[in-house]
Amino acid sequence: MEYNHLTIEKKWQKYWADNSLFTTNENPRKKYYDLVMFAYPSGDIHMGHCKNYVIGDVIARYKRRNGFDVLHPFGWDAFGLPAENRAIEIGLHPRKWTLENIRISDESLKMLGISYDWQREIITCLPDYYKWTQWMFLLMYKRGLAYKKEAYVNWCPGCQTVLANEQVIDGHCYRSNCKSLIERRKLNQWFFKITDYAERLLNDLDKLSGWPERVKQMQRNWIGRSEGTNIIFPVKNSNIKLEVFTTRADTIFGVTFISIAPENPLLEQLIKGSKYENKVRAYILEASRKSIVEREEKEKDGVFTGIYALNPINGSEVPIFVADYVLVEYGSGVVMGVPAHDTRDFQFALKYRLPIKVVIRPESGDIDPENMADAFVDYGIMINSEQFNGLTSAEGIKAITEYLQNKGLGGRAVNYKIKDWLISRQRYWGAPIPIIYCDKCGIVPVPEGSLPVLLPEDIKDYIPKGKSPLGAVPEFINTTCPNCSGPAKRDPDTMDTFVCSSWYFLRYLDPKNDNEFCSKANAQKWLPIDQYIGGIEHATGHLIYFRFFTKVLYDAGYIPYDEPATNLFTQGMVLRNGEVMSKSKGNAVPVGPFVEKYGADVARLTILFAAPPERDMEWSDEGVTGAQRFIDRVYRIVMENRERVVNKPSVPPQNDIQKKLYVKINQTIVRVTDDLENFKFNTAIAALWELLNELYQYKERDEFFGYGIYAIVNLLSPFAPHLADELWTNIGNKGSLVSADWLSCDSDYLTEDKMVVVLQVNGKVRGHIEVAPNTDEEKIKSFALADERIRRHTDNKQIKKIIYVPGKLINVVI
RNA sequence: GCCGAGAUGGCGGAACUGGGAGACGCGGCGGACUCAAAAUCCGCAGUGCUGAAAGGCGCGUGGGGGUUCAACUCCCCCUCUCGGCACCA
Repeated sequence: MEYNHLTIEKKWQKYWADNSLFTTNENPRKKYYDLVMFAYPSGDIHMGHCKNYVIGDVIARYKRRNGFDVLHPFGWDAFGLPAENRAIEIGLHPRKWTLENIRISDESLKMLGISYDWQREIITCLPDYYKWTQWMFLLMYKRGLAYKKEAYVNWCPGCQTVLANEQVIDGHCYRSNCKSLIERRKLNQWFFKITDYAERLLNDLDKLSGWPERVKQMQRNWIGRSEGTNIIFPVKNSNIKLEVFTTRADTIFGVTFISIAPENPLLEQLIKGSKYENKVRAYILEASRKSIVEREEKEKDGVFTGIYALNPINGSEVPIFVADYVLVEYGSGVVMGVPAHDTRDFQFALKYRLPIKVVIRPESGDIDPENMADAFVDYGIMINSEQFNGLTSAEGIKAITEYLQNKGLGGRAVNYKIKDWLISRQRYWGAPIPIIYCDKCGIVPVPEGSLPVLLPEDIKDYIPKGKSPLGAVPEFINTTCPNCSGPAKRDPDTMDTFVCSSWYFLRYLDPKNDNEFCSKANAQKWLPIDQYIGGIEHATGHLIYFRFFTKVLYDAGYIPYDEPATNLFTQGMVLRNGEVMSKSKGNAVPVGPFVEKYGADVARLTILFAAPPERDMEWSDEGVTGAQRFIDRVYRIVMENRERVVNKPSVPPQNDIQKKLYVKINQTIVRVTDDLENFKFNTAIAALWELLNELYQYKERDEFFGYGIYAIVNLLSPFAPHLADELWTNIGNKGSLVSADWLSCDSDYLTEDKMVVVLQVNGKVRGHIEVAPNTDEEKIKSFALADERIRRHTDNKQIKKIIYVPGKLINVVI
């Protein structure tokens, strides 16, 4: 009896669609929002993409069967560089290319039998979606969270656009087929003020008990909160004051120089007319030409400004340097140099022969200032620090900070590594920034009623040249001021696609709403996301951004929760031949041909069984063989015995053989259920496989056998839904398992009547005995001591004690 | 440098809260069916020694120490792999 996946899978996909089984209940009683990260339409989808969707689908199908009203939507993150670059390569409009890919990919997902509510599909590059992306921008603007500033930004020469900090990895472009060395450019760009939310984004991580610790830790690192002290160093013979941030106020007596970032705006007035003005300007220019990576890799250097600052604690004069290892965007862009207690300052001091003054000694021992090989950076005891001598570092930090604060020369400060989110992109394929520049009125937001600002489709040249292509489209760029009706120009940039993806989960709740991004009623109904599933690579990008958006929308009163997702699951990647599956590497297994050859259920089982879902998995042909064999075996045994299936045994087991099978069935129900609750799909399938093997061994064709068949079919539906439904009707049921109640176990039969007790001597297994479940301890001990296998090791030895673990084992210690 | 995760047969992986290591699968070997092969079904299998066999004894979860009657699991040290952060003052 052959399982014909082609006709059977198509048949059930049609049945599910015709009967709207995945259509979301508009008025959920017991809601469950199951969300997989939406996708980039990057060409034909392959098995590497599918793991995410298969995991999400298992959950959706399992939850439906447990009485939940499941919202399980899908959509496309359709704007952005990859689509645009591909389109340029093959000379097709990005819109055409994108929509065509979406069409093909939708087909692939449908072939896999993923149970999406397709009526809620969203596509971010369509005006009815990006209208609301633009609305989000305006909301940020209204709330003072979108601002434009001239700043040093990351410029990707490959993509010919600026990038957000989150999109720079080790100084290179984050896009895997770009990876260009990032340059620094000073440009006037739009930012979202995510730093205003740094504290909440950090603190609220503690609320997210359903998120992996790893992701939370990565976000903590990324936000990078650092507590310390701000200290004001007045400049000698000037009224300029330099503020520095330090976490080591206890080392203030060891300051022997000050360094300023070359980009620091204070420099201009500081050096004007100074002795070394020209040298300093040359250094600044040189620094500006270097990439971030170059600046990091070279030896630390700088140039003396000829100016001195005064240490506020003791008035000592210290030289001011310009040095490009100081980051303008962190702290105040000025640091105090303490060579004795900071590795970088130490190197710098050696190079420029600056004094090294030891002010902290180890708790035990001393430091010889003459023979220091490197800085002493640990906490210790303050020395050479006047009235503060003898304090520990921790005490000293507190004392110095208080001292400075009382004198108005500084105070406590907190700094974050996270930077404001640069969202302008000099590219065509994105949502236009809804801002108008008027000579008279300045920056004017597009009125909400005029949204969307349509992205012109008819554009001759969208190839990036470092300037926004939209700037060269007169019909787009020229407009009138909404305020004064005078001539004005639109912002030529588009938004980072991560803006589009920061709020998409809300649009699914109300995808056709023309008046709001989502009605308050629907937000109330469905939020928060009960289970979010996606790749770990989004830990410090999307997963921070969408939390940020959620908080802003919450603050503005649009949604009732300030965290978007209760539970997060990060799935591992699919590898093939040791490398991430991808079309460009040539190791991709495309969905369409695979499903035609083997079937969707084989694909699903292969993915689910190979490894725990959170771990990377190697796609192997052997895994496919196993999945295929499993399906054939199930199909065969069910079809051959379909007349004998019962949905419940009519009598209790009559003998040990029946009881053994019945217990196994009940145990399997429990195991599969527990495993589904805990994302352990590989062991859930293993449990089903064990039961299947047991049924193959079972010789009688009684009710218990029939019930075993029933159980396998029933429990299989989240994993292999087509096969399960096909067999479900073949064993005499109507319709589909999609919304049938999940199978529950008979808890009276979860264990057998006898228990096996392991016999150990000194912790080594020497045998087992079978006893009745309620045998008391003394009896078991006497059985054990009488056992030949034990006696062999205990004869002529002294027994020290006997340990009995109830129902488990007995250990004789000699 | 800091933070995090991990290392188990030939391979993917299992093992509750410290209690029989290696479930389940793949591959392998043997058998049945077949003229034969494939498919299927049944069986074997961590490894060394020993035994005709049943079995017995030892060794075994990256390495070394420790706690314990008992350690893949807990503690200390080390090696390696992967991931994140990193000139952050």
